[in-house]
Amino acid sequence: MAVTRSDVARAAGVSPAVVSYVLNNGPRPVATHTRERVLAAIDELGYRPNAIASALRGGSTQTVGLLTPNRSNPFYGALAEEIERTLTEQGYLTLTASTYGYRSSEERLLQTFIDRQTDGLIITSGVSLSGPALSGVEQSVLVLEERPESPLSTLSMDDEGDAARAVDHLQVHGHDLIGCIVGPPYVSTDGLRLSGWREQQRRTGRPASDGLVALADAGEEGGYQAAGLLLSEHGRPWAVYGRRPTALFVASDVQAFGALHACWELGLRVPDDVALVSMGGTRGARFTIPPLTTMRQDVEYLARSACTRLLEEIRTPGLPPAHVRLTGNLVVGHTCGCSPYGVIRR
Amino acid sequence: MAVTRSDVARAAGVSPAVVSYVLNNGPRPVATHTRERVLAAIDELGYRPNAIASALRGGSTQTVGLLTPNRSNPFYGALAEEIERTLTEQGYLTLTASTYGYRSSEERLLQTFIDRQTDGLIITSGVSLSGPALSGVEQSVLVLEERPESPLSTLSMDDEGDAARAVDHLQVHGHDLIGCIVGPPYVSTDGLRLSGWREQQRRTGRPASDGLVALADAGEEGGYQAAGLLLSEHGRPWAVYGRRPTALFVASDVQAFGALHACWELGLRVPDDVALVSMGGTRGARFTIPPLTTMRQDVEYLARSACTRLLEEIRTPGLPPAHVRLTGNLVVGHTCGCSPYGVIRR
DNA sequence: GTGAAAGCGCTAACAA
DNA sequence: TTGTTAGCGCTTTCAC
Repeated sequence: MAVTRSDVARAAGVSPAVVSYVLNNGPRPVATHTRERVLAAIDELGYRPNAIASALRGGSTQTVGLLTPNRSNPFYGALAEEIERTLTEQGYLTLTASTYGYRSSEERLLQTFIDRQTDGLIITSGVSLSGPALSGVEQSVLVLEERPESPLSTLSMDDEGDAARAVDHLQVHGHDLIGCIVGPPYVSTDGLRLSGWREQQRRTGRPASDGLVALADAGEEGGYQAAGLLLSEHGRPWAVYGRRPTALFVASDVQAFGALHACWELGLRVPDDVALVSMGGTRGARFTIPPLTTMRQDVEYLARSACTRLLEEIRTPGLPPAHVRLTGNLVVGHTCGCSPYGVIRR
Repeated sequence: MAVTRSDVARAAGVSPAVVSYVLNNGPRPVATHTRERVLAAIDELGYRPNAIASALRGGSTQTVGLLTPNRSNPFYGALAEEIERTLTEQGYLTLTASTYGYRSSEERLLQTFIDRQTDGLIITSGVSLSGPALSGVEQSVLVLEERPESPLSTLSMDDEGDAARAVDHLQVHGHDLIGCIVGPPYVSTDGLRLSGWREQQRRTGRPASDGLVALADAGEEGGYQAAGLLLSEHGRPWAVYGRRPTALFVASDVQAFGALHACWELGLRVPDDVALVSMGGTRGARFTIPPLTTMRQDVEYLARSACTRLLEEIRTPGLPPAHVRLTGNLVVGHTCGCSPYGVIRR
C-alpha cells in the first residue's frame, strides 16, 4: 500500500489537515517549523498525494480530453503534439482518443471523457456536437471546427477560403481544368475544402463537375490512387472535357505525397505536365521532389490558441463562447509552376 | 450536479447497493424485476457512474500511460496510434506524454502517471528505468527497449541486427564506402542502429570511422542537413578516403526523406550515384521518389503485442517478466540498386 | 434478494 | 495556528 497523508501526519506529529495545508499552500496558514517537519516527513516517506482522491473530493483532474479522427495524419499528429506539449507545460495531462470517423465512437469516447471528469475537452471532428453526449456537459469544451452559432467556443482554420485561394493560385498560372482530390468524407474539413475548390472554379466560370473530383482515403495511398484515377488514360473521367486536367488541387499534403508519386510513375512531369497545390503545410512538404506548393495552416498556433482559450474557460467558467477563424498562407514550392526549374531555394 | 447512484436508487425505490449490483453484475444477484426497475431509472435519469469515485474505491482507472520521446515522428506516431486503438477496444483510455529526450521530463511524467494510478505503463525510452520513479511502482510496466536483464517486461525491435542487415544489403550491391546518418543521440534506438552500421562495416573489413557518420536531428530537416554534409564537395568529411561515399545508411525513414531531397538538390541520382537504405518501414516510404528501400519494423505488431502483454500483466499480477525481440524485414524499393530503372511495382 | 454501513484518500468548513 | 470531522460517489462485506 502506498504512503497516505495520514502516514505523513503521524510521522510529523500533526493532523492530516495540516499536511493538506502545507501541500496546497492553504487555505489556512501553517507555522514555519511545522511546515518543515511536514515537508521532511513527506520527503522521508516518499509521499505522493493521491490524484484520484483529490479529484473526487472536488478538485480538478488536471486532465484534458482530446478527440481527433486519427493520429497518423501529420496534421492531427502535429496538432496533438503541440496541444499535449502546451498542456503538459501547464500541468495538465492529455487523454487522447481517435474516432476514425465513426460517429458512434465519437459519442462513446466523448462520454468516456466526461465520465472521467476531464477538466476540458478539445474536439476536432464535431459531428455529434448536437448529440446527447454534449448536452449538459459541465466541463469546458473547445471545438476545432467552424461553428459560428455554437454555444461552445470554436477555433478553426478557414478551410473553404484557404482552399479557394489555393485553387486561385493554380488559376493564376493559367490552369482552368483543375482536378480535386479530397477525402475522406467523414472529415468535415474535407467537405469544406471541396466546397472551396468548387466555388472558386464556379465563381470564375471554370468546370467543377464531379468528374474532376476524386474522393480519396486519407494517407499517401489515397492520394496515389486518386491521382492515378484522375490522370490516367484509362477510365478518363475527364473525357467530357477532351483533355486531361493540367493541375490538381489536393486537400492534404499527405495525399499530395501519394499524388506526386503517381505522377512520377505515369511519367508526368510536375509542374510542367501537371501542376499541384495542396493544403496543410506539414513539415514534410518542403522535402518532396519537387517540393510542394501548399496552403500552410499553422497547426502549432492553432493548438496553442486552443489550449490558451480552453484553460481560460476552465479557470473562468461562464465565459461567453468565442469564435475564431485562422487563415492559411500559401507556401510556394516547385509544384505550382512558380519555379519550374527548381531555382528557388527555401 | 450530476446524477448519482443514490438518485437512481431513490427513483427505483431500492438501496444504492442494489444499483451497484446491477451495474457490475455482482457481487450479489438481483431479482429480474428489480434489475429492470433499476435499469429503467438509470435510463430515465441519464445516470453515468462516476469513474473517479469508482477508481478511488479500489477499482481500476481503466487507464494506461504511454511515454514516448515525441509524437510527430511517424514511428512513434504509428506506435501510439495502434496502442491507443488496441487499448480503446479493450475499454482502456490512453494518457500520452512526450519526453523530448529530457530525462527530467521522463521522471516527472512517469511520476504523474503513477500518481494518477494508471493501471499500466508503456515506456519507450527507458533512460530512467533505474531511476527513483520506477522503484516500487505498483502498476504493470512494459518497456519497449532491449533490456534482457530488466525486472520489467521488455519488448523491442532488434535495432542493431536490423541495421546490420540493412548495411549488408548495401554491401551486397558492391558498396563499401557507406555513410551513416543517425540521430538524435537521446534516442537509445539510434545508438543501436549506429552500432549496427559500425559493426557490420568492421566485421567485413570496411571503413567505419566517424568521418562517415553524421549525427542528425530527427525529422526530414535533420536528414537533409546530414546528407548535405556527407555528400557535398565542401567540407568533404570523406576526403581521407579519396572519394564520396557511394551509399548511405539512414537510421530512419523520415531522415531518409530529407536525404533524398538533398540528393535531388545536389543533382545526385539515386541509386546510381548514391544508394540509400533506411529503417522504419513507414507508410510514406513507398511513396518517395524513388521509393525507399527500408528495413521495415512492424510497429503495429509491436504495439499490439505490447498491449496484449500489458493487459495480461494487469490482469495477472506477479507474472515473471517476459523479454521479446522482434526482427525487421527488408522492403526492397528503388533506392538500393535492386531495381535501378524503376521496373518493380510494389 | 436486499439494505446498512464502513471505508478508499483527500479538502475545507468549523471548532478549539 | 492546529485538530476534528463531514462528506465526494462508489464497492463490498455483513447482517437481515
